[in-house]
Amino acid sequence: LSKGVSTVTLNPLVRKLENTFLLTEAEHAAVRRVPVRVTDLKADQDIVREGDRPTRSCFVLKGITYSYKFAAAGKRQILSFHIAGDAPDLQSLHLPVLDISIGSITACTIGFVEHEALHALCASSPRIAAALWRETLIESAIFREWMTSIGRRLAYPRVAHFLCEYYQRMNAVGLSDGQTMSFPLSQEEIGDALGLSTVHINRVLQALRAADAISLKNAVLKVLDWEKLQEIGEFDPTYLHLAIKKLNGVADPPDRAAARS
Amino acid sequence: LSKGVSTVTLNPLVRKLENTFLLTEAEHAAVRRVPVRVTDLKADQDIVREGDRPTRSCFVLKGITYSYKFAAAGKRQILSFHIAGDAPDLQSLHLPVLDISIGSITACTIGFVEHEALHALCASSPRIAAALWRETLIESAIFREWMTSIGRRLAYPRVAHFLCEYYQRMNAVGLSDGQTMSFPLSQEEIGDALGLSTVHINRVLQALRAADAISLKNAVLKVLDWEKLQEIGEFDPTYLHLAIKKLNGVADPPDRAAARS
DNA sequence: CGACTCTTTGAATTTTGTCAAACTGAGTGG
DNA sequence: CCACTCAGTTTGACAAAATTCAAAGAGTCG
Repeated sequence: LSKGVSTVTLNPLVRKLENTFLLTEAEHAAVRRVPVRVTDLKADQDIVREGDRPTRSCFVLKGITYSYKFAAAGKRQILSFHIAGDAPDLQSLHLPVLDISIGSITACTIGFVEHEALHALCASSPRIAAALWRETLIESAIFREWMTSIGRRLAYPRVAHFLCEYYQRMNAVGLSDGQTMSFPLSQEEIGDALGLSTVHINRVLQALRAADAISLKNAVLKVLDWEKLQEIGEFDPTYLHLAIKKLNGVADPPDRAAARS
Repeated sequence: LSKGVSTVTLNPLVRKLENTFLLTEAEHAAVRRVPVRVTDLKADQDIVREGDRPTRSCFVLKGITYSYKFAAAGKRQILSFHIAGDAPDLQSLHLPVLDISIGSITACTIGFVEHEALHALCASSPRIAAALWRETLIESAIFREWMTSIGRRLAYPRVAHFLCEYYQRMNAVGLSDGQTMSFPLSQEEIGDALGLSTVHINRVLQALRAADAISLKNAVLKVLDWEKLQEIGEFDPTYLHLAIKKLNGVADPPDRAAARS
């Protein structure tokens, strides 16, 4: 575990916040002034645990983390995966007791920021406060879509839908070349995220490969037929609330144009 | 549809916000100053729909509403039920396009507040802003628990868990006498919320009645054996982030005590 | 009463899970 | 460099959970 304090490490987060509107110079400066403790983690390590009362929040700078809970009988439900720019436990800023555990899937670089500093940042800039609030609301929208998937989609569209979401999110932060991307999740982890058994995930993935929709090998996912994958997965990306710009080159949303003038 | 503008109608919301900390006189005044358009709705009516771009948020003052989405094949997933004090679409304050529809289960009284007024309220009082943010975070925590239920619990504990949550939430806002409460949800609605078929809900409810855990008839739910129901439902209320005081008469949480002195 | 929605019941079917074992590929230590 | 380990993937056979379909009963409201 190497640790250090840096002032320019929240760049992935800043880039993400600016999906909504450009930050002013002053706001940039305020974010840069926030003390961040950067930590490298190995794969498969817990960062925080259910029941903890953290005094800081973490930001994923590199790698993939996930949040999870256990139901009785030791069955694990994975609630989300986090990639660069995500803030897996921002909630702890306002909810003292954590209701989830967070761990690393891959080796990760995590930035820790004290709640105190985040509260001060929010007080100093209502727009940053709104942007952070907004991030938690998008996470919430993703939960809703997962609930719909787990509750009302059969295994085949369910897995396809998940892969669509993964692809879109990786794309949005520049971690995909438009077709190929790192996919370090085991079939057990996919199953625990989608409420399915490992064996069934295996069979469904084979079906998706047989349909020439994807290839997935050695932790590398290729989206071979994006149209088909979306169709199988009944996928409509509205719920991700991504900046339109990133997806199809359409003009800036109003907020962004306003921030410029 | 009767409509009107009132200044003291957000009381159920205020009572709920004060679960965390007492509002100051000035904050009370600020909330009282917010223009609220009060509307009565019949049962089974949509309030807003997926894809809408609302300019106001709604607050449930009386009755029960629910939010939902459709998966392909016309299958509906219910994502949450809202009771007095809940704000079903606060998210629209920061996410322009709604990713859910919201409708009434029973006849309802709804208070509508323009986003503009809410933004102003948040700007005027960071504590109120935090309290509203917190409400959306609690909703998020409930989503997580539902995901766990739908993904990893069998039907029997799943339904029991849901009833536990319902009981706790009704209790927390004084809509239960500790055992009996209104329960106007149809078995189809329960099924759509828990990712189960109506027929299966029916059979599970019979099992819960046979276990003498509950009685449920004519839209009245009685919790006959709370200990047993919790056990069957693998229920741990932490995720609801309720004020302790409401649950077992323990001393005030620190925030509340602090706000007094 | 009659229309309607909601609940209940039974039987057959589908989807998914469980168990157990074989296979694969990437390290690891002798 | 080669067995060896170990985690992850794949396969097959069987079992369990839940769905679907169809129809009958109950309760409610005009």
